[in-house]
Amino acid sequence: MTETPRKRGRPPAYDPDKALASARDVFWSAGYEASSLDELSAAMAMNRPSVYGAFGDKEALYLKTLARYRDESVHAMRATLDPAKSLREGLATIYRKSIDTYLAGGAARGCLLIGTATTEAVSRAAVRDLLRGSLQAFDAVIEDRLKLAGKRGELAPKADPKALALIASAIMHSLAVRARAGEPRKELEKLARAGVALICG
Amino acid sequence: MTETPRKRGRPPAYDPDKALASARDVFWSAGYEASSLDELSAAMAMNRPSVYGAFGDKEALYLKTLARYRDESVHAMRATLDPAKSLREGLATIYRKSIDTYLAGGAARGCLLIGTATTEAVSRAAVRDLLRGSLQAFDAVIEDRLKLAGKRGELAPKADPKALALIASAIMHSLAVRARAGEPRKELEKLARAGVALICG
DNA sequence: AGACTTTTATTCGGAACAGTACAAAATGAC
DNA sequence: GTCATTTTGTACTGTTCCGAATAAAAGTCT
Repeated sequence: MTETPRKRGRPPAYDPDKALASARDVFWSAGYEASSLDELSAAMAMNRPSVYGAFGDKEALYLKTLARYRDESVHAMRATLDPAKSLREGLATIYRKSIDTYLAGGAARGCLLIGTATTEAVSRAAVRDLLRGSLQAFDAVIEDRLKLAGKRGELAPKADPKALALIASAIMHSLAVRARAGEPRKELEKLARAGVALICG
Repeated sequence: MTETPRKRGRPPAYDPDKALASARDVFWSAGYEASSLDELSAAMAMNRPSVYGAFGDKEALYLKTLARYRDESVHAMRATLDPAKSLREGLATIYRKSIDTYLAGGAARGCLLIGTATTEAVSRAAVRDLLRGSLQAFDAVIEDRLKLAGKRGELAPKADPKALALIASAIMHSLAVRARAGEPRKELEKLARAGVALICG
């Protein structure tokens, strides 16, 4: 690897990755508007000026947390939909993992993007574009796997993989909304089962 | 009707229904946190103290707009799913009307509940309960119609009406999220068509 | 050792915010 | 006409907010 070039001035006292993860958690619970920079900087173990220096203003910080969340989620989803496993197993696992994430911790937070970025999407074009792009990225991962399933005969002969991919995504969106609305795990699992059954025939 | 009892003091200068509708529009675009009482009272054509007197504090006002939106939406949905029309027609009309509402005006606002209340649901129990109750109310309307469809033979023989109702609701949720994310009408219509086709066989 | 560079920590300023107090205005009751 | 009652409109209070300005601290480079 490249040996450490060891920068010039005083070394940062914070871990950028951990700081971003902490900021993400604050946004995830409270949403964008209700998250103050005081709360954020406290959670990130950074002073306010350091936050500005490292991530920019509040909206830039929010966008960075959203982008990282999107990247990690897309990556995890693609890995879970591994073509080596059956579509039924992959889809069921995706839904199970999502429910676990959406209900993690004390308060059910749902999905960071659907649960918080949706509100800001109307007034903030940058958030709207990132949100739309993220939804499309998730759609693409699912559609790829369903097209493969179509070729392999994992779907009903008359089924349209692209249409089924939209349904599969819709179920994810509904899980995210319902989790944040406080629906119990049992209800979410019912929806997930109904989705897997319908899509995998 | 009851003749006007004409109350004692100075008559109010505002129309409570119109004021609530105006408040709803402000919340719908900006969300709860970003809507200031200055903006709200200006849109409602009321002074701030009058708003407090008539509707209580900001959260009470928000809850009132949500409750009215829920009631109107549930009523409209039930009327559209008229058993005199076919399930296919009713469902397609629901989705079409929803898309129209979600894209109305210049900026695509999606659904008031899913687009704004979802964010507040984690930190505000009253909002969370109202949101969950609203989702269940929508579910119930759809489930009633699908159960009827099952008895009438409008569904595939092996189909589970309750499971299909969850899918039909999920498609509504996805439409709401995608509209607010800025997806074009064509994409939303694709999802709606896929849903109707899948549910009505 | 001393100059330079970058981050940290404290502090400040100006704006916006939610909610309230109080007097003026507009009505009904008598 | 006068009093009681309710709403209106203005002004105020204390807090919170975002962002920046400033100086001390902790390193590297020459």
